[in-house]
Amino acid sequence: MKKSNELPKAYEPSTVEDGVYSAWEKSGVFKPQGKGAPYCIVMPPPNRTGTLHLGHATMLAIEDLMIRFHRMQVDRAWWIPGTDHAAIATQVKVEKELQKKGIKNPRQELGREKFLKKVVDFAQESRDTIVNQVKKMGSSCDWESEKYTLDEERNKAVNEVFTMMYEDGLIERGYRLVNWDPQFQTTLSDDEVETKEVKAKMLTFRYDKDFPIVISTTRPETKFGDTAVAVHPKDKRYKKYVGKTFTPTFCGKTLTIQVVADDAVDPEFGTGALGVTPAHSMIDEEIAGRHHLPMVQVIGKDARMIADEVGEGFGGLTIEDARKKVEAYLEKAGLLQSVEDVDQNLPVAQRGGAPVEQLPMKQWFVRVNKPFKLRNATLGKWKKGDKATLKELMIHAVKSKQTNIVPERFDKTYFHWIENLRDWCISRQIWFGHQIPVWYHANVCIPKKGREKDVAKCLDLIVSATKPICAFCNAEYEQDSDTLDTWFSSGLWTFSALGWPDKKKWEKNRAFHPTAVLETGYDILFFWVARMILMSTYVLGEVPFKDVYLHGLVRDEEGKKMSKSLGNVIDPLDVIPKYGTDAVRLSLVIGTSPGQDMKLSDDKIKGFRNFTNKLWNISRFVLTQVDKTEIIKSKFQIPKNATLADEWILVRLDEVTKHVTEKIQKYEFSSAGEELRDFTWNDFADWYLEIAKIESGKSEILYHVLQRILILWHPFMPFVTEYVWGLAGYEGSAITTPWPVVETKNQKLGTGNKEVKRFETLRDVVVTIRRLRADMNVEPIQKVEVVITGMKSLEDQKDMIQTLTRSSSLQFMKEIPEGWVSASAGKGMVAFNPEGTVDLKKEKARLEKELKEVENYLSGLEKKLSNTEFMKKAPKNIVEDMTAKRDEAKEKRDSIRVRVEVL
RNA sequence: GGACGCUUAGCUCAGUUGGUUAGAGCGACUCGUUUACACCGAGUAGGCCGGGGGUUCGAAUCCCUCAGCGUCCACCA
Repeated sequence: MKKSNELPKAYEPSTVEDGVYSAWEKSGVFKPQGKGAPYCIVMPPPNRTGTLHLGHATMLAIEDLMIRFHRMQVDRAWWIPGTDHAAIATQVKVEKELQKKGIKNPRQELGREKFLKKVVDFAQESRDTIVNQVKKMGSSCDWESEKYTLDEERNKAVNEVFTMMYEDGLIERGYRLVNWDPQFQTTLSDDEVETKEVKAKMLTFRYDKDFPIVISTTRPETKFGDTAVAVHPKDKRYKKYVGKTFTPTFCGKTLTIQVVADDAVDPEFGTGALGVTPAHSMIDEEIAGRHHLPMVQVIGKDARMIADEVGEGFGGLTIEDARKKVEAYLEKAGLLQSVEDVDQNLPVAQRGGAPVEQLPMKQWFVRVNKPFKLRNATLGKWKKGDKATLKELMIHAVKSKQTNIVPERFDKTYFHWIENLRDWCISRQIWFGHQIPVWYHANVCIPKKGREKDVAKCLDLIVSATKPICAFCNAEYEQDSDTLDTWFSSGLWTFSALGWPDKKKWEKNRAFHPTAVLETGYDILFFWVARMILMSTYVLGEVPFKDVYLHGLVRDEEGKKMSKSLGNVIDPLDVIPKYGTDAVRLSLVIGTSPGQDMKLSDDKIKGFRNFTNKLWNISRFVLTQVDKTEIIKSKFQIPKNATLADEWILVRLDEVTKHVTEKIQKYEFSSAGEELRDFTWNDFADWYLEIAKIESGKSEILYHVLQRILILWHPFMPFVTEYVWGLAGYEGSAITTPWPVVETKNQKLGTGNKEVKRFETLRDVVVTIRRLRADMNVEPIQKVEVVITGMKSLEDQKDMIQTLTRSSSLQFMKEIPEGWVSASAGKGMVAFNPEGTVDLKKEKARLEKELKEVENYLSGLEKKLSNTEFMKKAPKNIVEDMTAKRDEAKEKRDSIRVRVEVL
C-alpha cells in the first residue's frame, strides 16, 4: 500500500478505473448475493446500431446508482444487461454502409441469406462496442446473464406469446390500411411515423363538369381512388344529393361516387364536402367502414400510380409527377376552382424521413380493443377466465398504482395515448428480426395415400415455431417471410430476460418479477413502456415493474438536441478520459430532475471533476492524519474527549446519512447528491478539516467520517470511492459494504433539533470570527451580536469561544473595548460586545415588529392545528412538523417578549 | 385543435400537499498562496420568483387570466 504522501496531488481517473472495474468483475459481486429482498433491474437494451450516446450514459449512471444502493442495503440486487436487435434501425444502418461501399441495392444483390449475415456481423460488432462502453461507465451489471432480444431464448418467448395471442384472437391477419414506408419497403406502426410541416397546394375542383359537388384536396393524385363524397348530415347545401351515386370521369378514369352523410365531416372546412379515398387515408377508411364503401388502391408499394386504376397517361408516374399532371389536367378542363397555399403536416418515417403512404395491405395486427378470456388472475382485478381488453389491462396497471410513473404527470400522457391507441400492426417486410411463426399451406395439394377425401381439411395457415407437416397431403408449408416489429420482442423483455417461458429458469427467477424499476428516457414511454405493460399483464397477469423512472433528454448548452449533423454531440467516450467516469456520472445525475430535459456542458463536467479531486484530497489529508495501526478495527465510538466541533460533525454526518438514504429511496438523486456535496465540501473539508489541523486527537473521527462519506458517495461515483477505500485500508470493498443505518431513537435529527441548533450556532460563530479577521478594522459587531444572543449565558459564550478559538490560529482584534466579552484565542484574542452596538430605540422597534410577525405566524399555525378537519386528514409527519414549528415559534415569541421588556 | 411542461441571480437549475430573512453550482468582483487540494481558501455583489387578478394572518408554492418558449398527441380533406 502506498503512503498517502506519495499519492499524486490530483486524482488520475484513467490510471484507476479499469483496474477497479476488473477487480469487481473478477470478485463476482455483480451477481445477486445473499438472502435479502430481490431487487432487479432489467437494463433497457441499447440498440445494436453502433455506439452509445449520453442518453445511454444517463441511463447507466442512474441505474447503477440504484443497483449499488440496493446492493449495499443488502438486497439481492441484480442488474441484467442486454442489447436490442432493433430490427429496422439496424438493417437500415447496414444497408447504408453497404451502399457507401458501392453496393446499390444490397438486399437484391446479396439475397436474404448473405445480406442477413452482414447484418448479424454488424450487430455483433456493435454489441462488443456497447458492452465496452457500458463497462467504462462503471455499470455493475451481471455480465454472465447478458441477454439479446434476438437470441434463441428470446425467440422462444416471442413465438410462445405470438401463439397465445393468436389462440386468444388477439392477433389476426387483416386487409387494412397501414403506414407504408416506400423507401425501406416496409410497414410501420403509428408510433414510427412522424409529421413534418411542408408547404402544399390545396386544390378546389370538381371531378368533372357534370358532377354537382365541389371538393378540396392537397392530394389530387389519390382522387382516382375516391369512392364517395361525404358531407355533414345537417348540411342543407348537399342534402338533396345524399344517397345518390354518380359516375364522373376524373382525368380519364370513370369513378363511382356515392354521396354519403357522415358526422366526421366539418361543414365549415373548405366546401364542406370531402372526397373519400378509403385506400389512402385513415380517416376516409373509417368513413368508408361506416358506409360500406369499396376500397380502390391507386398507389403501389413503389409510391407510383397503379396503371390499371388511374386514367391513361398517369400509370407509373411518381406521386409528385401525378399530382402536377392532375392539376394541369383540371386546369385545362376548367374544373379547377381555386389553388391555395397551405401548411400541411406530412407523415414521414421516423427513420429515413421518407414520406409515408397509407396503403391497404394484408398484415398482422394485435387487437387492443377486443375482449378476451384471461389466462391468469390479472392485476388483482380480474379472475382467471374473466373477459377484458388489452387496453383495460394497460390502464388498470397504472391507475391502480401497481406501476408508478416518476414523475407522476406522465400518467396523463400515458392514459391519453392508450385511449387513442389503434390496433398495432406488428408485421414488417424487413429481414432482420423475429420471423413471424406462421406457416402457409402451399397451393397445390397432393393428397397422401388414403387421405384423398380429407384434402379439404388441409389447414391454410398454422401458427407454429417449427415447420408443420400437413396431415392430409404432401404439400409443404412455407413460413411467412415477414418479421415482427422490434417492440414486440422488447415488450417481453422483463420476463423473457428472466428466462420465461423456460419453466426451470423462470421458476428460479420468479421472485425477481415484477422487476423493481424501469429507468428510461420519456421519449420511449409509448414505444416501449406501454408495450411492456401490455405484454406482462397479458402473459403473466402482473405488471412488469413497480416503478418507472423517466429521465430527461440530454441537450447541448443551447438546449438543442444533440445530433451528428449539428456537430454538438458530446460522446461519453471522449469526456470520460478527460474528466473521469465519476465526474461524468455526477454531471448526469446532479442538477437534473426526472422527465425534464437537461443541458450539459463541458464546464459542468469540469465542475464535478473538481469535486472528485476534492474528495481525493480530503482523503489524502485524512490519511496523513491517521496512524492506521492505532485505529482499532472495532466499531466506531465517539471519543470521550470530544469537543463541540466533533459532536457537531458527527451529528451532521448522521443527519446527512439519513437524508441521503431517504432521498435515494424517493428517486431524488439530484437532491441527495447536492446535500452530500455540501456536507463533504463545506462542512467536512472547509470547516472540520481546518479545525483538525490545529486540534489534535481527531484521527478516529476523521477516519470514521471519511469512511461514511465514501459509502454514501459510492453509488454516485464508484471508482474514486472504491480506490480510496482500498488505500485507506477499510475492511472489504466499498461496493459490498452495508449501507449505514442511523440510529434515530435517542437522537432526534433535523433542523429543529436543539443540539443540532447549538452546534450550528457554534459553527456560525467560527465563520463570524473569520469574517471578523477579514474585516478587522470595520467592526461588524452587530452581526456578531445576533449570533451571541443564541447562547444562554455569558459562561456559555466564553466556553464556546474558547473551544473554538483554541482551534484557530487566526489573528483577532488588537484592543478590546471596555465591557466586551473576551476570550483567549490562540495567538490573539477575540471579543464580542454582548449588548451589541445597536441603537436601542431602533432595536426595540425592530423587535416589536418581529414580535408581531411571530405572533401572527403562531396564531395561523394554532388555528390550523385546532382545525379538526385538517387534523383528520393531515398526515402524521406534517402535523408533527407543524407542532414542532409552533413550539419553536412560541419559544421565539417568549424570548423576544423578554428582550422587548428589558429594553 | 387537445394535452403536458417551462418561465426564480448574468448562466444552469433546486425549492417536498402554503410558513418567518427564496437556495446551490458556475460566472463576476475583492482579498488570500505556510505543510490535502489553484481541479484551492475567505468574502462581496447580484432576485417586484414572466405580467395581472383572487384565496389567506401569510403565496415562488393554491385558483383564475394573459403572454413568451418548448414537447407530445391528433389532424382540415
